[in-house]
Amino acid sequence: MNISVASKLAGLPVKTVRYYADIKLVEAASRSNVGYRIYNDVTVRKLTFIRRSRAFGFTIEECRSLLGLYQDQNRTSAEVKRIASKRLEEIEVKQRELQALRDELKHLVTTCLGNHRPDCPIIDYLG
Amino acid sequence: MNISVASKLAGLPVKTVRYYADIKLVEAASRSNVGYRIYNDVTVRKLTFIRRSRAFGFTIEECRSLLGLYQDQNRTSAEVKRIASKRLEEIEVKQRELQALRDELKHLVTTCLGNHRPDCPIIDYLG
DNA sequence: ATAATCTTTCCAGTAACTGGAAGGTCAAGG
DNA sequence: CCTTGACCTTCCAGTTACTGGAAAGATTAT
Repeated sequence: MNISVASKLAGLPVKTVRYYADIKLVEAASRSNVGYRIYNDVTVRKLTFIRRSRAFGFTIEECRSLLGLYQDQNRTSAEVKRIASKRLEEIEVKQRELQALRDELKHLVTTCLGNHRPDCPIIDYLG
Repeated sequence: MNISVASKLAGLPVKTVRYYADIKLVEAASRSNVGYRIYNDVTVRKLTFIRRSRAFGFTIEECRSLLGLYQDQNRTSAEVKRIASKRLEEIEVKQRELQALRDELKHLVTTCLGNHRPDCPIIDYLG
């Protein structure tokens, strides 16, 4: 199957699939005699795996590691858990940051009258 | 005052202050006769304003608009509130996304035994 | 045959910096 | 007066993960 079919099956843009091939994350199974990338169900599964991993916010390099583990029969779940826990911690840190930010901004926005006059607690806070 | 003093007062790296000058966000008050950027308290206040705005996650272009309003005696608080509300909404969207992500990942990480065996619910989920 | 829709590679741009190189300037110490 | 070290300048490149577009070849449908 050529790249457009594979990209639809994996749920990724063609450009992205080509990009993943360029960075040697998921390479095409082979090339046709005129140079078209040819994918099969194995490579499509890898692409899908990457799409789902990316949706969790894993970086490309983390995806590379996870894909390696995915294909490694000798992997340990401890190694997978380590990577996922790291990501979980990052998410939780980001959540705390966002919560503090939201509370502060929400307060300012609520306090701002939003009228035609220049007086503004948001500007006062920033300046 | 030269760039290193100004950057310390504003709480920004020298590189960043120079970058802000390059993109015409906050330009130096003047240049010395040999070409050194010279800042004064007005420009330092602008830099500080930008630092605080960036800390709220406003983009550079939003910061540019906010700075314009900051300096505009004829601004309306409605315009400021509009920009801040937009950012607030973005933050809340991101929070909801992160919450869903965290719950799912947390569940997987909790379920994963994290031992020496290859069986892993995280990999199963992604693959 | 021809038009539309593929495919390829390569180059450039995004956001907001950050690092580093090459070279000029300045203040202090010997 | 000279040197040393800490400044300053500009310019170029790299970061992340793509995305858009151009030029050119291949395939498919009519």
